[in-house]
Amino acid sequence: MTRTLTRKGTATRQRIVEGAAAEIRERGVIATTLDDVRARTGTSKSQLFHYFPGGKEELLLAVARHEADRVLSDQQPYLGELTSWPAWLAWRDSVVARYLGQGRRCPLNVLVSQLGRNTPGAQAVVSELMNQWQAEITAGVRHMQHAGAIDPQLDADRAAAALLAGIQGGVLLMLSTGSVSHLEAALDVGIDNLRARFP
Amino acid sequence: MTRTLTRKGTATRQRIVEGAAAEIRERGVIATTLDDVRARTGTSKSQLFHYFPGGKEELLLAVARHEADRVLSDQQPYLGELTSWPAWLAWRDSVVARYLGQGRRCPLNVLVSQLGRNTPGAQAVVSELMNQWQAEITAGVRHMQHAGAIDPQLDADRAAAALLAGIQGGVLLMLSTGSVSHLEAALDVGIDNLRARFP
DNA sequence: AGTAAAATGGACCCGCAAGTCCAAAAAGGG
DNA sequence: CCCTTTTTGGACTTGCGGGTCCATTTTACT
Repeated sequence: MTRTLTRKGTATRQRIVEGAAAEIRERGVIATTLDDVRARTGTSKSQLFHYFPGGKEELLLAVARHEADRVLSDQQPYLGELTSWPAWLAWRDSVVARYLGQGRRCPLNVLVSQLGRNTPGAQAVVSELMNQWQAEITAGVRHMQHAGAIDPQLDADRAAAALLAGIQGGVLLMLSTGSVSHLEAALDVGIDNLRARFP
Repeated sequence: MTRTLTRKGTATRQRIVEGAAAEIRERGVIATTLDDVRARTGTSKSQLFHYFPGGKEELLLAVARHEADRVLSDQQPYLGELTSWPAWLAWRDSVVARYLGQGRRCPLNVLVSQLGRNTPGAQAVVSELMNQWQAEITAGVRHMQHAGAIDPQLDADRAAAALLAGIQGGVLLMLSTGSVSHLEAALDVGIDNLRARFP
């Protein structure tokens, strides 16, 4: 299990994942073949299977993990500091900006629906991401509750779940419509309603 | 363009679409081949291409349309009659029940991400569906406003957009987590907040 | 330096599934 | 009842892309 990778090896592996991620962003999962990845990253077929013995499946999973990491890190430091209403708005803007910049491609969504949601690996990646995401929002809500800015009666976790769902749906709708208006509506209405809930 | 179909022809075409839809629900888009459809529907290869000259792409699009139709009709009559709070809750329940019953497969989501969101056909199907869906929710909000149950100041369309986003996200999360809790949270929080917004 | 392990190149295989083709059987229409 | 159009059957082609293999080079370690 502990396959040893040399420095060069890890670099190559990294290059493959990043190249595959880029390729997938540009052309979609379905259109991306191992040969495309090979060409782009200047590697050979045997290298792909050397670093990803599970073949395409394993590579896609690695790319999914890579993309999932970016989702949260792109929202920092705002997501980790939801301690005032201006901070919430700054976070809101960073989310909108992120997806606006990303355009019509949500690599993660496509990757996961390609891998099949049933595969335990893909599921784990998404669940992990969503759990962390929701936990950070919940922490923000709790903080505001302690600060007396939100009704302490409110179920923070449920509110966070609803907000997260709104964000996800907003992104999904953006993928089809090309507009971030639903995402903005979900964030704005969600945050507005939190603000309205003070004692 | 106006290829004439006899009665038998339209029946066969219909059978193909429905068989393909069923196959896709059971096994997913990627795993479904034209040969599977052919076998299931008791047709021949030439028939598939006779009725769908554009090949698989055209067939998938027809299936997507078919599924999109069901999404809204499954919510009726509730969605069309959001005229009282009990009616809203009945609708909420019907949505949850629909997706709970559907399980981890969202044929439409997968179909669309398979077809590629860029293809104008797929995009049109989804946009059309979402527009109608949102319009019906908006109508419900407006009705409640006229009835004095919701603050007339509220932007009905924006509220509907946010609620729709929450639903979409809830469904998306269900596909990964297997649980409808996010969908329920989105609906409950969304509706609660509408109720809280009275004069 | 020498050896074992890891990294690389690239030719090759192979199965699958989309799509083609032609010929035969039903439908329709006057 | 005949001629045209539609419908059907199913064999065949084809290309693509994932995966295998082995020979060669490079790296790491003592």
